[in-house]
Amino acid sequence: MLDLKFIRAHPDRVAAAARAKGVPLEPEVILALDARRRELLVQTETLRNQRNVASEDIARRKREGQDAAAAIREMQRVAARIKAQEEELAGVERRLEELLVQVPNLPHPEVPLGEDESSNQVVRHWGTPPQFPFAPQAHWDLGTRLGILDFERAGKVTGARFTFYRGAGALLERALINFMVDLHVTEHGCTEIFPPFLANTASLFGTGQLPKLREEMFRVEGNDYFLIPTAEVPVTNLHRDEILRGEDLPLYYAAYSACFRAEAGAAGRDTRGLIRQHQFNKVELVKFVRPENSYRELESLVADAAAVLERLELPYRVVLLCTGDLSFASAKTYDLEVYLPSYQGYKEISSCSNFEDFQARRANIRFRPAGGGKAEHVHTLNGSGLAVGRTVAAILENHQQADGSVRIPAALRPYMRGMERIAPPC
RNA sequence: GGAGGGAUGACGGAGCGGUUGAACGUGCCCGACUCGAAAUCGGGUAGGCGGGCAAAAACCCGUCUCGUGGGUUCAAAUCCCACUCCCUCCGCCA
Repeated sequence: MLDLKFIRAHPDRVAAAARAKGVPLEPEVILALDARRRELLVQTETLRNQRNVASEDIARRKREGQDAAAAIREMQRVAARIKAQEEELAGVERRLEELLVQVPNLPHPEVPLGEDESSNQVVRHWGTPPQFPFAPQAHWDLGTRLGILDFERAGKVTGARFTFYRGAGALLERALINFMVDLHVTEHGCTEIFPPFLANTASLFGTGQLPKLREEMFRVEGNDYFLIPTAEVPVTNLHRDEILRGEDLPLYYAAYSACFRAEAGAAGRDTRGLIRQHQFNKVELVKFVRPENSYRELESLVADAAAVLERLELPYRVVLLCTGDLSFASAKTYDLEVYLPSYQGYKEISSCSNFEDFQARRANIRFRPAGGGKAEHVHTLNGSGLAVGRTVAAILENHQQADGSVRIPAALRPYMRGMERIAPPC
């Protein structure tokens, strides 16, 4: 959420930013409602003041044993007017709030202007895509032949876009989760969090999934719970409505969670394999930082996520998203894209964003500077470190061998009971 | 699921219709004492919104906020209703 005062002062910039993100927006409507609200507010407050002054007078008279009946009768009329004013004001505020929460965050000035991913900028590459002296298999074929992924039975038991992991496949998934969390905790200074996998509407509103992405989520019937689409939601909301101590910043968290996405509107995209599932595992990094450090923190967040790919010997590239590809809440986002032979190209495996104070304002997360002073909104960042299912796909495809086996990268072996390869059944 | 108790500022904790935006304590900040620190003493210390106000800050004024939402009343932290969350006991349960 943007500061209403900022919108008031720079409606043109807000409109331009929204346009760049592809969000239709009429700041004039917001400004008109805002003006009306202030007008009503002044009237209402004047009446309230009249009431408060009179109440004190009534209290004094009663204390002194004087008659207050006339004043009370007068105030009954004022009270009725206040009530009517307050109702009108509440209506205007409701409409204003409704529009305000739909205003997207402003892109950072360095973000390239563009409508879609074709305007994204490749920032750097790491590693080289493997050259196979044989016809490489896609991970869905490879995994099925190895007996470690079972898409068919998952379709029977649950439905499309679900998977059973089996044997070494299940172990690989679990090993990756532990490897990633350990790396972030022991080398990147994160505190490990294991969050709830359901969150309420206030939390989803705080991180910006609501109101816009309601259709993207699974809702639990009969209560106020949604399955989380990412651990970003519970972990960022950990500090909702809190004032943090300035000396405690920055806070770094690493959280494993399952993630659930309805993938409405993605019909026909990535229908095979692990790439686009309704349920997938992810290790998420979340940072709460001082505003002046947030862009430096974004760079180190990208480095932390990239470290996982490097240890797993997976070639990747870093992409700076253009305005049109930037999410609603983000000011600047780098995607990490891993090379996938089956796509003959790079596929997103991590998304690292700086939200500046956009989420902090929605979720009311502030800090008090050391030495006292006014509480300020923190800046929040998060990034995948990494999406686990896509990492499994990348390992299977990039480390596959001519005989149909898959080499386990050395860094992962301690988490796989020393296993060096996953071999096909005899 | 049944019975009861509770939710107040950064934190602990009073208040239970009318100078209570809120005693007291802790923490934090400023000052005094000290070579310096501790201890002690003095003072200060909520947030949102709006107006003065013109770009920001400071300041002044008003208003709202004592879990959330409604109600009663001239007036609500205080009374009533609903909801949420927490705690204790019983039952059930991984």
